[in-house]
Amino acid sequence: MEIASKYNPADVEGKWYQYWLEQGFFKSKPDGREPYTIVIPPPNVTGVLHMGHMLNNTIQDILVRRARMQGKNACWVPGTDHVSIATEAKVVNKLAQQGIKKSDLTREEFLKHAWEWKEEHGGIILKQLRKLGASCDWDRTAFTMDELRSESVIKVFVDLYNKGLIYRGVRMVNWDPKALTALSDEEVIYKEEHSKLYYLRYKVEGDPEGRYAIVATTRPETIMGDTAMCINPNDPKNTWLKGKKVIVPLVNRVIPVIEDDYVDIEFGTGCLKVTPAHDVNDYMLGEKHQLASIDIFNDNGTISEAGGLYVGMDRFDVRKQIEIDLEAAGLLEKVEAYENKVGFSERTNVPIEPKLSMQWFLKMQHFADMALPPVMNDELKFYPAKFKNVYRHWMENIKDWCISRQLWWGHRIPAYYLPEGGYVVAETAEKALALAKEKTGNEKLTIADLRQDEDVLDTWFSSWLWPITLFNGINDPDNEEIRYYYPTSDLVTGPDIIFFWVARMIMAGYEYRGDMPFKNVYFTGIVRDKLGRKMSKSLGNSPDPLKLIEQYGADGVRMGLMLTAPAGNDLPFDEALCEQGRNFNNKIWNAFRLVKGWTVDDAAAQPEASAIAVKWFQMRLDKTVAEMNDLFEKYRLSEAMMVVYKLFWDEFSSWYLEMVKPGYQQPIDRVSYEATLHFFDALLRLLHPFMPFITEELWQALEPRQAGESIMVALMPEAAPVDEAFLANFEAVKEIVGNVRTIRLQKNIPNKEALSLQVLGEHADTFNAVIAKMCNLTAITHEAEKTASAVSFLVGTTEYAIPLGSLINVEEELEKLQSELVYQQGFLASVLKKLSNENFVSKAPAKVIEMERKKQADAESKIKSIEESIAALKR
RNA sequence: GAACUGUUAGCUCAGCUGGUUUAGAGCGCUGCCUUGACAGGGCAGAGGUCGCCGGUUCGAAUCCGGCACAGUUCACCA
Repeated sequence: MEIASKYNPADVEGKWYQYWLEQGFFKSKPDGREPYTIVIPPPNVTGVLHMGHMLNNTIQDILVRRARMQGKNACWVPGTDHVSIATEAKVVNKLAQQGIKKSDLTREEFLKHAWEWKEEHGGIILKQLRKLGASCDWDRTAFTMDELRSESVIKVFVDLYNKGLIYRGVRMVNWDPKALTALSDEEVIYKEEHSKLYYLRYKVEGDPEGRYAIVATTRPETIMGDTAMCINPNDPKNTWLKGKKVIVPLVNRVIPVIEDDYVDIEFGTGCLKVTPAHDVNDYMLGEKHQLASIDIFNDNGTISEAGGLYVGMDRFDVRKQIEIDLEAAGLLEKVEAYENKVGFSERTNVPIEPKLSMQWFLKMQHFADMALPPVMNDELKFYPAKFKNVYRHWMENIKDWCISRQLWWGHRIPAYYLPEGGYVVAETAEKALALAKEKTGNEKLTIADLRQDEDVLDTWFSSWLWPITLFNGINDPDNEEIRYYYPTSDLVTGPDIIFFWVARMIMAGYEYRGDMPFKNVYFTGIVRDKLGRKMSKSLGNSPDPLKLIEQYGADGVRMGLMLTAPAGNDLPFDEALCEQGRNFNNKIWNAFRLVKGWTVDDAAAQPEASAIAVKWFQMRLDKTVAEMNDLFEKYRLSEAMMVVYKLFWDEFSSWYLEMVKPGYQQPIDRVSYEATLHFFDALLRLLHPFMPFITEELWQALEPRQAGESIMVALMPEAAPVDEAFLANFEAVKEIVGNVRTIRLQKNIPNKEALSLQVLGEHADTFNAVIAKMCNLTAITHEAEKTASAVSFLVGTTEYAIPLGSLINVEEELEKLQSELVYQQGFLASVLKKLSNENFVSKAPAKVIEMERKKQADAESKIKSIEESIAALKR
């Protein structure tokens, strides 16, 4: 059989993915098996795959495939999120390019465009996931705005309203002047900014000397909204201002000087301008001191009529202009460079504007009380656990959640306003009408009289229900699926959405199912470039995942990602890692070529070396299976992969195959061959979750298979007890072989030239056949004394010698022995120092002392044999 | 500003409740090998005063304190 010397992923990946789909291996239905469930963090419906998704979904696929191979009923549910604000922005942009303004469209017209956009671009990302090998149950693909999910969201809103947990009111909220909507606190990202601190002169009204107070501010454009100036009552330098009134620069409005402890005496001049409409703290001061509030901004961040000056100008243009105007009017004391934090909208990246507005809120304390304890006491586990702190801090400082958005793309708030004022909340217009009639006593009301709230809900108000709504657990709370699949098993996501999503899902889980939504959360790291920068479109440092797959194969890329991805650690991504992954694929491929290239001789007896090799590798395999089980339990996935990587490369390829390999063009015996196939099979299974494609390809080719068979539904090898002493002995064998190889290398002795090995001391002869084969030895003999012209080495305390005759270089050997002697003597000295310490001998446990004595004895024995070798050479 | 986490080989990381020879892995690096599965390979090597300073202990990479640096999250200082 001719097999190419290099593995070509492109030839096999599509074929096997199609096969898996056709066989229905990804599908799951409730049955008697233990469920293993993952819900995908729904990506943006119109998004495309980036490296973060690749990592995240690779991990999920590894977990799902492994669970499936453990005989569990694995169910990985895919889906997408409508991402209200981002998608609406994209649609608005697209329309703008066509010369259409959103404001010229009705809600219905706009939504038609939005759905068209969704149909056109939607789900691309899910198609891309197939290239990665994702074993999702595609029949279950959901969308946060599909019928089932929408119905659930509305139902939950009504329910929470009826429970008194949702309220409507005017509050200071984060306003996005670009998207023209309110945001939650979590959607505001604070960034350091180089800005300026302006010192403005506020003249004191009617002061005979024309004195003025100086106010330091970073936002001079808001002075039109000033309704007071505030000083600290305990500030001696500003005592003279008490009870006075000051004049707002340029605006010339007279405002009172108020006193409040809130003002920091040390900051600036100790005088604070109070603009209740445009600053959260000023708002609180305004409430406390009953100040007027002047909203000087339009929704888009331009100055409104109420501002009086600069009407229609953008807030940042005004800031520049007002500096000039203040200067000209002699009202600007000075300007200093200043660093401060400015809040930006997460989605549109424009500075947010605190704004007083009517919004819907969800009371959060109730949810926090339920969601905090299970995480803190590890009923619901976080990997890594360090995120528990972050979680706790947020929960303990929880604030009400602003859930309304002034957008159209999303779930419309089911509140209906009555003609005579007031409103009702109901799932449908019909139900609202009934409620309205009841509330008003007006039987003549019609649906047309009711006006539904224009706002939609925050995207996360639907995704927080995801683990429940995917199994229809809101609409039909007692259905078979939700009872079987919920709570789900693992959640794999980034720590950046711990509050947005993870925390809120936990809240919703307890509220609506009385139970956690998932048992474990695996927080991935953030994929960065090799310089440590976050990957982003603007930096252009993000590789195209599909190109990577083309280049290295899906298995190679998956490995590349996993090679450096311990949970919670950022991973500096380097394409070289994919190369390493690809190389490993090739290694497996070539091992396969070797094994399949052998001819089997049924009459041949199994050589002793092969019998030992088989016994050893079976144990080595069993040990690794146990290690992997342990690592998976701790979610140390990259370590689990490294363990099987080394098992395949080092133990199987470099040792086992070399030990059983027949001579050139010689056949192999039946027993060794069958054992080798069995090992190969087991290795492929262990590797399958990490590299699904190549393992399927080779597993199918390893032995004749029935139609419909697949490694992905085969069972994982199970751990078995191992003889540790046997394994340890074999490690010594490796050392012996390594030493002989070194000698061959140094003395330039070709492998073909056979040598003999002398043993001085304890040695397990069980492995002699292996040693002889690997080193090409004619004999291994026990001797009381070695040949004079031999070069020797120590393994443990046993000395091994190879007679070399004239090949030996006495000078060189002496030098080597000398340096070894120095090392051993140094080591012995350090052990003796310990043992001569009375405190140590009297206080350390007996076991430890015993060990030190053993070290001493070993070192002494080694020194003795080195000294003897030196003496022999000098003779 | 606060809280949390981290600082171990050139890079990315293990090293769990202190003692298994004077610290490990993968990659990278160096030398030699066109050996019959694989040069996307083989074999053999080099490389670390475990961030710094103290303390506890017979014994510290491992525990405690301080400092430095980095990261994450939170915070109303105009």
